[in-house]
Amino acid sequence: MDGKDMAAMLEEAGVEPTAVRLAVTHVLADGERALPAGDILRKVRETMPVNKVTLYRILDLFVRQGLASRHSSGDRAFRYCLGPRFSGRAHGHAYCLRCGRMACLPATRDLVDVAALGRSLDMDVVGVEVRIDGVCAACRLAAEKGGTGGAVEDGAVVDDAPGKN
Amino acid sequence: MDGKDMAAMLEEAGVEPTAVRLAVTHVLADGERALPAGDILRKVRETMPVNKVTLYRILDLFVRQGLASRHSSGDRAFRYCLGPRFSGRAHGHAYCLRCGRMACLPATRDLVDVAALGRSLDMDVVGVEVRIDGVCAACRLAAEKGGTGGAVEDGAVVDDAPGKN
DNA sequence: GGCTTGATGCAACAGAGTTGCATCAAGATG
DNA sequence: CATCTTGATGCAACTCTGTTGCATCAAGCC
Repeated sequence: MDGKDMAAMLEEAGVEPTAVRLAVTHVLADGERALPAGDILRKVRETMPVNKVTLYRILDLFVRQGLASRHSSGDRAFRYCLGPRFSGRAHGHAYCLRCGRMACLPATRDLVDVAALGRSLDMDVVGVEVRIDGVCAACRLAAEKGGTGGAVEDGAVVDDAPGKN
Repeated sequence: MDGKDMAAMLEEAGVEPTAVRLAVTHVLADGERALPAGDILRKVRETMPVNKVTLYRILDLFVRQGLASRHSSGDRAFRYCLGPRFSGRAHGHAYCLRCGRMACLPATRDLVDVAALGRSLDMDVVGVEVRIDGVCAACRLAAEKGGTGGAVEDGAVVDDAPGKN
């Protein structure tokens, strides 16, 4: 999907395709991982200055409009990835307890019988969150080679003012 | 399960059965819901004064020892319920987006094919988190009767010092 | 020009959970 | 008994993620 498609996609979702929003969309579309706001912020800032509040507002907007989906992990930060409007179907995630990376899995439907759930619960089901917790291959290898820290490599805290945003 | 059983259970798990820990266990065993630390704190304090740090430490300990399990929800607070050591099997949860209540469901095994997951992912699977998000029956009824707030009734912020803890 | 509207920035705040250090009680040891 | 250690708890201050309120700024409209 190129930039033009993305802009069209945003407009179709009723979202004005500003520069920052397009940059966020690019970051989200970049990998098959769900990213925490901090990572997204850092990546967008490689392109342009952005304020963290702006990012949070964009992410909220995207989630509301179905452009992104928000997922909880074992730690305290939500992860965001492209939502139903792009990916077509809801999907689960694999969360690595060591490095915190969260990979997107095939559609949830393969894992959970949502229809049966809706029937069995006295509840209006809006969504299903499926997360596999464990240790990813990279972290397992790192641990076997004697390291103790897992395969983390990102780091750096999400704070304000990377210059003047 | 009475108090004596609980004390024995804690000791068996290698946890000294202090008064506070027993109180926490009672609260967790009380319903078939997963509770946020704030609710647990409030309930324990109906019995005895406790500091929130103590509670968090007890919850961490319980999770490490398999006495409790920790689950993420749509909001930012983790929920805790009795863990594998008590309930025997991992289970999913139904989370109400309006009132924030999180009901425990039957065992996860009924919903997700964990074995297949372990095979298909290049990952050491430690656990599976399944959460159904939606609107519970109580909140649906409350909304139909014209209310807008859902069926919340708890409230009050989790802060320190309810007197001298 | 003057007005509104939506996107963004900035500062200050809020909630959940953590860390470091003090304290206190129960045993173990001399 | 005096002392020492150990584990559980309390308190204050902190971290991190995310929010809120208000200012600003550009684009479009009258």
